[in-house]
Amino acid sequence: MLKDSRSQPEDLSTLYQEGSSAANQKREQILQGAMQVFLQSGYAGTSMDRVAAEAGVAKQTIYSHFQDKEGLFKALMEQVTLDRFRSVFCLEDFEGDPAVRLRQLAEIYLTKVADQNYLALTRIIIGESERFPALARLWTSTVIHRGRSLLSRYFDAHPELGIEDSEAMAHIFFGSLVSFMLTQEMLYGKELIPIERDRVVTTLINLILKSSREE
Amino acid sequence: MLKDSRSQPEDLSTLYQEGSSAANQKREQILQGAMQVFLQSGYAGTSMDRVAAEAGVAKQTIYSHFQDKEGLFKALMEQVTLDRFRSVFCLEDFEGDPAVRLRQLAEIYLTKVADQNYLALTRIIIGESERFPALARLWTSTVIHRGRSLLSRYFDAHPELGIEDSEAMAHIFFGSLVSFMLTQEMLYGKELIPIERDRVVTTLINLILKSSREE
DNA sequence: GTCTATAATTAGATAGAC
DNA sequence: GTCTATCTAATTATAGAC
Repeated sequence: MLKDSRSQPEDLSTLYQEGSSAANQKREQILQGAMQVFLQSGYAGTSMDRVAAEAGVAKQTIYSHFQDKEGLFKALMEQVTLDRFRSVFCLEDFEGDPAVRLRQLAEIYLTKVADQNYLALTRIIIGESERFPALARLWTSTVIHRGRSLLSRYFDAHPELGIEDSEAMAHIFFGSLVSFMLTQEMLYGKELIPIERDRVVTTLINLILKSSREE
Repeated sequence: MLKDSRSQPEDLSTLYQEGSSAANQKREQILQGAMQVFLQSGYAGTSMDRVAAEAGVAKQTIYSHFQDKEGLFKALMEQVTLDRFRSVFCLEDFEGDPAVRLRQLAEIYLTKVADQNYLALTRIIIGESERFPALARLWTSTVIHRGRSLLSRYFDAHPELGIEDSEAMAHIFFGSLVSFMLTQEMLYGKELIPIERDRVVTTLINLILKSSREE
């Protein structure tokens, strides 16, 4: 997935194995420790010594599984991103009355992303998007793109909503939710500009429903 | 503004002076160099050596103007944030026909934030929001809060739009624009999920106008 | 205040025993 | 593969001359 000639090409294979061998168990142990440190301190702010300590392995053990700090970071972030992607879109049965389902979708999303681990992942993807563009591209291609496509197809399946540009509308719907998470949860809006999420969700859904009744 | 007992309390005063004295000129020179490096490499990824080289001063000169790396970073980010705040909201004459003005506002905003310097600033505010919460709070209190208030008051001044919750609507309006910038410009959506900004802006404005005609 | 030179620490990465 | 011990370079910060 991520272009990195220096990393082992079989990086991804381990994602689909339950760390059965002893070597893979160490590998998972390293990734677990690396996640704690990288997500909390960022790429440059993380030292291999701290990763080794957090993972409970010797530093050299890390270097026998990953080429270098950059290789470890990329492998970790790729795994975490794909995990997140799979966990967010397990809701395949996206059907039913828009007034109910759209609100439900918004509630589920906003509840899910309020989690500190998710916030840390989002923070680092954005923060490192310049130095690690491949990670940002993976995030955009999976998490963002799939989310929008799902919603866009739902809009297309409900012509009674009278939506002319379903892709643009999906952009607006998710965009409003993303920026709510961003400002309220990540940038301390919750304490500085408090606003109940229900007001935003209700306004957003009414906007779509009322606009459809006008057709 | 930012609580930092170790920084010189007169930090902010220099923001309103044109570096007249020789000392202040050096100080501005340092901040200019620091901006290049910090915005490009992040806090942990920046070394004082590189800042000194970029600013064209000796490293010790930096330490005679700022207490340490953290103090320099905070002073720089505070200045840049407040500068950005002032430059974005010079549009005090926000009046006129909604169909025209709202589109104009969106166009101006999206054009402005596509700039690489603005993107870098946004990236670092988000990326460092955990380690430097005071910076994120300053950003939220100024840039985000003022932008929303301005739009919210505009909505209130136009009851013909039939907006019940103007604050929530301002959240949605700006949120859609912010997330457009975020995904398209910063997270490589432009090349991965291309969508013309006009489609989003038009859909957003039609949403508001059509919903009002339904009243 | 500003510079050159340097201290003290920590970083990423490796050698070699087992 | 995994560990302990170590190398080399880079880092933050400071001393001391001018």
